[in-house]
Amino acid sequence: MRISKKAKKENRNKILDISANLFLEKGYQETTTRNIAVKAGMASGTMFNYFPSKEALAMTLVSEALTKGREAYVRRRTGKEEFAEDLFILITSELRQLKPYRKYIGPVIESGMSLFPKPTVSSEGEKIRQEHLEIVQEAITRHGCSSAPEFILLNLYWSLYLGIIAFWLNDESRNQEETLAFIDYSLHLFSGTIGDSSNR
Amino acid sequence: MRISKKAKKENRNKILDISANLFLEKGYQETTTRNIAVKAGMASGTMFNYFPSKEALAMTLVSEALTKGREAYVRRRTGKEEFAEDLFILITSELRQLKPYRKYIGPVIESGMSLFPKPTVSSEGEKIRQEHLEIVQEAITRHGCSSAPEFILLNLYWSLYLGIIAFWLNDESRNQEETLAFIDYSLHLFSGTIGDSSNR
DNA sequence: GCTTTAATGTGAGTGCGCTCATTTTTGTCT
DNA sequence: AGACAAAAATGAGCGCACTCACATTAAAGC
Repeated sequence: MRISKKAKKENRNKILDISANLFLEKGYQETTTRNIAVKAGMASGTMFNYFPSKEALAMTLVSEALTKGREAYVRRRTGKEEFAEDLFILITSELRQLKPYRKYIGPVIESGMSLFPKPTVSSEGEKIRQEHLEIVQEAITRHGCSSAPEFILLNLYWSLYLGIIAFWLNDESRNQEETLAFIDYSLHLFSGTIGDSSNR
Repeated sequence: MRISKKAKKENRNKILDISANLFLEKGYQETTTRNIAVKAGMASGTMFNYFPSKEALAMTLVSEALTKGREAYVRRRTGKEEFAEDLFILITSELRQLKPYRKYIGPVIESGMSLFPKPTVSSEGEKIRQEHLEIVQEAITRHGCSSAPEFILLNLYWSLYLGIIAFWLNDESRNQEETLAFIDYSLHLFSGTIGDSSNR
């Protein structure tokens, strides 16, 4: 039966759900893969049939949230924004979706979306990076031409982007309002490197 | 005897030396703390009397190199540079000192100097951050006034700084020459936020 | 020298993420 | 239903960084 086959694969969602709850309760580091297994009623090795590592499991949560954020961005944008405004919508849309995980997700993002690529290829993180940068690249070509090789530009952007996420994670102001200023500032700075006529 | 006491403490340097060699040979992750202990002729727990963790041990190497780099910077600068040029000298001086460790140091810097601060306080990394940012802060106040709160500015800078280091680590061009362009680009971007009259 | 006290070294033990040979379950074909 | 192969679950075991109760050594007081 095909139905049962797919029903089985929703074990995967169960694992994701339970993990998200445990991470939120106890934190990422403090939650062991055995904790997850026990709460899910499975053997300690089973979750590794679904996810190659604890980090990949957590990155799946991040990835799904970011994807939802990007979808919201596509719905929300009018296509007439200036450069910085466009990316501002993208990033805030992503952060809104990430919010439920904000408490514990720092170490996951740090190693999963890192500036410092590992030999241990975290393919989920690479996917996230590519999908996000693709949008940025589009935005760059849509507005004016760049003053530097795209390669350099995107590296620079990724630094700023991770900096924004890090800022947001630590931002204890109400609803992380200070982050908005930080995003705005970062993006206007960045848009200064693009040949866009209207920045600020 | 006080002498012997100090002689003992130079066990510490022995550990650092041996570690640096092993890391270079086999990589950071692949070198186990037991490897280090064996090669140093000590018990497996002894190095933890000198360093709180394997990461802290490696961060000590980084920290010493960066300090040497900053010293070289102080010697090298004339005090008449414009803003971006000044920081350019600082960063290249640091990277020159870091070069011997370039092969394996990525994961250490990633977690030790991370944008994403841990509850597990990596005090060595915090020290590095503060010492570096102090110089940057000085440079900012020396040249023109900032257009944003210093807090935001320094966060932004740290993102760019880590981005530069990450770029450098992956730069396979001869003598990492491309990194120079990247630094230049990053810093001119950043100096756009400062009220400096002459940028580029 | 001899004893005392503090500093340092020791290595079996712990819990972690993860592996993998084996067992159990599932879906298909007669 | 029963036989069979493919898929999934299992949990003992591994190597890791790190801990800690104890052994060893060194410095100081007598």
